[in-house]
Amino acid sequence: MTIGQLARSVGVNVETIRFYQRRGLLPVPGQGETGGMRGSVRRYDEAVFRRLRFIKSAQAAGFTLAEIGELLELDASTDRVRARELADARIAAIEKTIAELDTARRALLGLSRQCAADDTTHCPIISAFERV
Amino acid sequence: MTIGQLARSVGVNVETIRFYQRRGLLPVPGQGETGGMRGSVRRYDEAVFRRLRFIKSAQAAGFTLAEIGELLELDASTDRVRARELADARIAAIEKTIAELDTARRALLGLSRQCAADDTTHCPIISAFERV
DNA sequence: ATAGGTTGCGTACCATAGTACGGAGTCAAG
DNA sequence: CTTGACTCCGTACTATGGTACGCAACCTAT
Repeated sequence: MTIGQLARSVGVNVETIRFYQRRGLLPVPGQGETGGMRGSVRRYDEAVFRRLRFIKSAQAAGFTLAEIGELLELDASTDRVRARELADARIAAIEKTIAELDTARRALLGLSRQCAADDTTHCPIISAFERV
Repeated sequence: MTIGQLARSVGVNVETIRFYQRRGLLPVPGQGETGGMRGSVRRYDEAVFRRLRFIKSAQAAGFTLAEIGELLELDASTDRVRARELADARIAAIEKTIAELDTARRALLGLSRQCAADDTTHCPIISAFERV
């Protein structure tokens, strides 16, 4: 398929694919080996499609492009330890973020309820941040 | 206090204060009214200190600087409805983010466990993203 | 009075993850 | 065989939230 078809099939922008190519996350067909091109238009196969979906799902799990780059470099058969390290680090980071967000959520919820319940006093939301 | 003392007291960089001033989030002492300066060095009072802490705590609750700017513009006595709207929108956004993160966390946790438990197969972490 | 540590100010730069644009070339259909 | 859509490529720009840098002026302690 062409770059446009690949982009549509995964639901990303053509420019995003080119961006990933520049970042070294996706191969550029016809660089080095022969084939991968028809005339001067590059053709993308299943492998690139899967790699692009890999990137998108890893990204959905919160990995940065740099981390995804490292995951992609890993040899699936030998670098399991490192893959697990990356996954575990990600899990820890996610848990930390969730805890922080939950604290903020509780605080805001309390303020919003207070604000709704009693409009005789100074707005608790505005004053809360002022005196924390 | 001077800008450096203010920065240290809140735990931010001097440059960050200047950045907030440029963004209109913090006042620049001695702009317009008289006073607020000693010689040509600007002096910061309690009000600025509290405003800066407001920014930092609202930020910790996930508000963007643009939203914080709006909160700061609100008149505490009359704009309670808008303040509550902002807070409620933030709560909803936080809940959505938490749900997404939790999904990712569960998925990664399962993969990591699988990877640790069985090293005879292809690394589940690497292959997971490949076939999602 | 002079050295060293701020300030003030403007401008430039950083990371992250893309998006947009312009021009030339190419491909498929009518 | 021309038209219109798509591709290639490089460069530039976007948003977000800051950091860094350099120079002049200033302020404080010795």
